[in-house]
Amino acid sequence: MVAIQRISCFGSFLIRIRLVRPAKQFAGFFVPVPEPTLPWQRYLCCMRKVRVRFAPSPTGGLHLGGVRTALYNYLFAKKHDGDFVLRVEDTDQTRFVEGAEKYIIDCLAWCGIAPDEGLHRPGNFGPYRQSERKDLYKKFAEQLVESGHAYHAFDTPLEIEELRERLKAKGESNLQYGHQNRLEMRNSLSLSDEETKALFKTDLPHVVRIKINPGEHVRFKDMIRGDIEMDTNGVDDKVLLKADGMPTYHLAVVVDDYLMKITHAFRGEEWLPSAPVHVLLWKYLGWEKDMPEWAHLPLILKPEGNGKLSKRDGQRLGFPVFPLAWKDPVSNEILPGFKELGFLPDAFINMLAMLGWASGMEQEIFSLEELIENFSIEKVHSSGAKFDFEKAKWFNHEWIKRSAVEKLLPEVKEIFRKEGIAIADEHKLEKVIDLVKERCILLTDFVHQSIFFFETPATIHIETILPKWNDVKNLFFTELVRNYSLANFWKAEELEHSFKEIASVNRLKPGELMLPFRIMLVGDKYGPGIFEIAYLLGRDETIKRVQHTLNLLAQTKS
RNA sequence: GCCGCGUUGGUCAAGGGGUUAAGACGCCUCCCUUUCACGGAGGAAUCACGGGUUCGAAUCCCGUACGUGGUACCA
Repeated sequence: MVAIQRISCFGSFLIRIRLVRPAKQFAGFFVPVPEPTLPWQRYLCCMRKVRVRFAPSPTGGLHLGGVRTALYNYLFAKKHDGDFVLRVEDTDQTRFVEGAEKYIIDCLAWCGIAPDEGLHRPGNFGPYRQSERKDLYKKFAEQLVESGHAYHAFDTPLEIEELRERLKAKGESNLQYGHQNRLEMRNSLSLSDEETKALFKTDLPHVVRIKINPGEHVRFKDMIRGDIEMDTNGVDDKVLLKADGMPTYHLAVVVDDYLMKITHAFRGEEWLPSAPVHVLLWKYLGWEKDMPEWAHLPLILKPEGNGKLSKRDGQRLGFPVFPLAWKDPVSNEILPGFKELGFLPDAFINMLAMLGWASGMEQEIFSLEELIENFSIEKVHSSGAKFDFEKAKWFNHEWIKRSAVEKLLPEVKEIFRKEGIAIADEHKLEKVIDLVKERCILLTDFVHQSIFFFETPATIHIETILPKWNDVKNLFFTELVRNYSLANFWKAEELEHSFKEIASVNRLKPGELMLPFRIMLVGDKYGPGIFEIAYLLGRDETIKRVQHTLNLLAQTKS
């Protein structure tokens, strides 16, 4: 039932335990062995420390999809006691955006998924910025040329454009630079050695392209999608090393994943079509046995219409796509993030984790620790998920409700500070938070839900009580004020008790008096229990507000 | 166009040959609360379509449709 394979790996051993899938029915009885659902699950990899990487390019703000990729990498790493590495893929110098790198680090930190190793925390596999690794890649590109798996190409962009035009004119559907036409182009395969050498002596820019042989079948295992087989016919001779000496993603990802000993490579589904190139590169470079396990993550789609969620969608659709506010360096426009909108990081990552993955349990609210415990990459879906902002808000509401006051206090204080609301009594704020948190979907809701505890309401909506206002009610509140000012107590239950007593003496139903009382104290009809409010407001403030509204009513009536 | 990947309510999803096809968000009704919420009870709404295989298909196979991604000296 169990076969054990030993594969030499970095001088140590990589042991793979292979659970051979048993026949379900065997010799007339059921074999009680749990059946793995996917082929890759039959492999348990031991003795090689799990290392994953998140490798964004610093070309702008980090959006939802990127954060989720980072999150899944992180969860997987922590689940397997592995390392989560942050690498920056900045090989396209034309797209470099100032501040993006720092922004990425800040976002990850806010989310609580800070890397074990990377840019800001160098380990043994640096540098972690690809632009600083430039010289490394050239060596491997040359190695590929020497082994016949790559070649130098001298075509100018104009010549490549002409090739495409030519193919288009011929009615070709495949306009790529590849096996069909590489010999018509200017490269070290079509040219003689002398011609190639001569071209090297000129300063004509050149690139290194991978040589893809047609008709080959590339097979690899995807931890989410299972076995994948693609043929090389549709794959072009991708550029590996650009004219400026920088590698393209294809070369860089393979070289760095190898050098950084990455064991599992998780990335967006958009990479699936070029996965054969990467698998081939691992093979051509002679590193096949160290190739990481792949998983191509589903895309996050726009809630309405079609297409994957992009950085531009946020504003247009009325929800953020960034964790933190992002200032576009070109337009100087500031796009608020989930944080600024009033999201708790726990809620944000909880929501993100559930978008494309489900534990199989009924539980939906997971802390980061619980996510780590329950996460499994094979349960990640293979299809894209539409982002639903309503559900995102629900997660936040749940998290606010469940969060302890101590956790919410600094967040609320910060929001109050920004709103210019002074907090004299922090202890009172704690009580208020506890009282109103279940009414707050976003942290910013705390302002509306609790401002009347700290400031006199700006407007008193007397129009909601005016139609039913009369002298008896007026008398009631006058008596209430007298009673409250003389009372030797100030507790919610006792306030309620005397309120009802005075009402009954005046032959009034408490019900018709509580709304006016609420308007007097809050200004509007919302908020927690009214006697709780009066209690926290204190005697003087309560009486002051009642009298103020009484005066207002008197003026309006006359 | 070509190539890849996908498709369970409006959305997120469980289920992977036999289920009355879970649960959550949102929506609606009622209860609780003499406010607004929370909470509780209930409701509407689904296996993209067509063929197979099978005693039996949401589940396996094929085709179609639709969606989505790739098709750069971008990642």
